[in-house]
Amino acid sequence: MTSSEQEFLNNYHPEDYEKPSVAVDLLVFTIEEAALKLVMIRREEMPFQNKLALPGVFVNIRESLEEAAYRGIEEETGLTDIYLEQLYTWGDLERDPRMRIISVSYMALVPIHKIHLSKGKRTTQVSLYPVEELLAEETEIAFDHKKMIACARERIKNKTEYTDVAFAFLPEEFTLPQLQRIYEILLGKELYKANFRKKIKDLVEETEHYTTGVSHRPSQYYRRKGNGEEVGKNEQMESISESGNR
Amino acid sequence: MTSSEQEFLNNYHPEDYEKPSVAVDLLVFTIEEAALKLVMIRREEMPFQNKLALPGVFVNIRESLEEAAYRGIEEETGLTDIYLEQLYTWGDLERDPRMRIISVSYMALVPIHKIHLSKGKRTTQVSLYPVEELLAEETEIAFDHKKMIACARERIKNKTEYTDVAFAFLPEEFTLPQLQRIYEILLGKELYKANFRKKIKDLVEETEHYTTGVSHRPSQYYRRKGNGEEVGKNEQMESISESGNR
DNA sequence: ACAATAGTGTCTGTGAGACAGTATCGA
DNA sequence: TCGATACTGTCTCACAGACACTATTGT
Repeated sequence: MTSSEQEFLNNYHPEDYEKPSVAVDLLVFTIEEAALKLVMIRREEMPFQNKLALPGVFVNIRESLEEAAYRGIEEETGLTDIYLEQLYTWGDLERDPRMRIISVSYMALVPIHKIHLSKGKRTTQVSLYPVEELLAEETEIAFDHKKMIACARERIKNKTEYTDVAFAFLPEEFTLPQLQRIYEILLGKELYKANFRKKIKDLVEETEHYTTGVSHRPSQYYRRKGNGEEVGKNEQMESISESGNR
Repeated sequence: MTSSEQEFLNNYHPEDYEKPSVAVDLLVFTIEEAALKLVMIRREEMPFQNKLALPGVFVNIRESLEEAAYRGIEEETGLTDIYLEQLYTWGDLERDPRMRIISVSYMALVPIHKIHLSKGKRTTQVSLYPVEELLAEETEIAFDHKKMIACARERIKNKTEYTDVAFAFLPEEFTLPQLQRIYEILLGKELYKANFRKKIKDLVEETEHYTTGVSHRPSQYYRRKGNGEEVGKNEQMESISESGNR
């Protein structure tokens, strides 16, 4: 802050100035039926009435951005304890026709078995939609949320290549074919079994369990190898360095 | 936004609620004397009096975040037309002891020959400091700005590995030893000449010029090969996907 | 036996890393 | 000629990609 801002601040009374509102918009991703899906709500009011939009909440003066994001996700979906990551902050003037809102987008990655949309406190229509559909040319999405979705989709793809994010979509124990399917969906391309296994072999460890009742060779269950930190807890500013489109 | 937020919004009058203030904090990087340096100001007021801080401005209700960032950078340093990228948004409650401020950090990468700190409109003490020093354990920095610096430093390192950001620190024409030096400073390690050249050969094209007056073999000047878009213009949400710590 | 999926062995090409060698200037 | 830096050729090793092969279940 410059010294003139400093002076400004010393005589500063919030009431005197018009401030933008600050919100968080939430991108809760999961994988269901071999598709990457997103929690969306159907808007009931103008503007963008009946259009799909991302869930979001305003940031309370007494909560951090991350707290607001967790609160919003719990209110909409009942989820707690999940992988959460800040993505980008959207501040264009015309993002919302009613008023100036600056919105910080957060992305959550959740295994489908943890999602019970009915558990949210809200009565709004909340459901899962395939990201592919949401991004389609002809699909209309409220506000600048389509851009947010495109942005998050890209980010997931990139992070899949150099981190463990894929595990966030699976339960504790999983088979390698399951894991590979997750990677394929996130990357949008098929992988070779043998090569895939070589690549991730250090990230997982065997269990004693096998799939049963399948009419072919059963598959062994694995779990993540305890390489220190878990996927599922936010790490500060993690989005940053990293990240970047290639 | 949920329908209940929708209702909320319909009865919403800004005066009724306390909103956080929104600012942008600016990380203007350059390379000088074989060191990565940052434009910092010396605070003249409490809190953090006499401590170093990042330059920053409040976001006006009628300007976008990016516009605010460009405005701030021009006011402090006189720079215009530069590489700019959003990094992260900091929203903890206690970031500023005086009031709730949410701050969006932006990073600019500038060749040293373009920087003339005197050209800023502000009278504040503005100068360049080596990032190494700023990040040192014993250096005190105002607010949470040290975290911002650490974060940006990491991001630059990562982006250097898979993008062209290094070019942002150089003039139009440059020699390959110069370019290599930039990479070495950004990555924090020495590189092998031959390997480096193999890696970047597709990114550059020769010019006719050579260095002169050096008491050893002269070095040929190169320029960036016109691979479409330039480094120096912001690309939307570029920070996101990619990015990420490894 | 066969369909179906799980899981493994191995060849090949590419590219990073390491190092040794040659080139061209001023003094 | 020498010191200094620019620039190039090439070996090695690790790893991604591609493909062929073996293994184990239910019917």
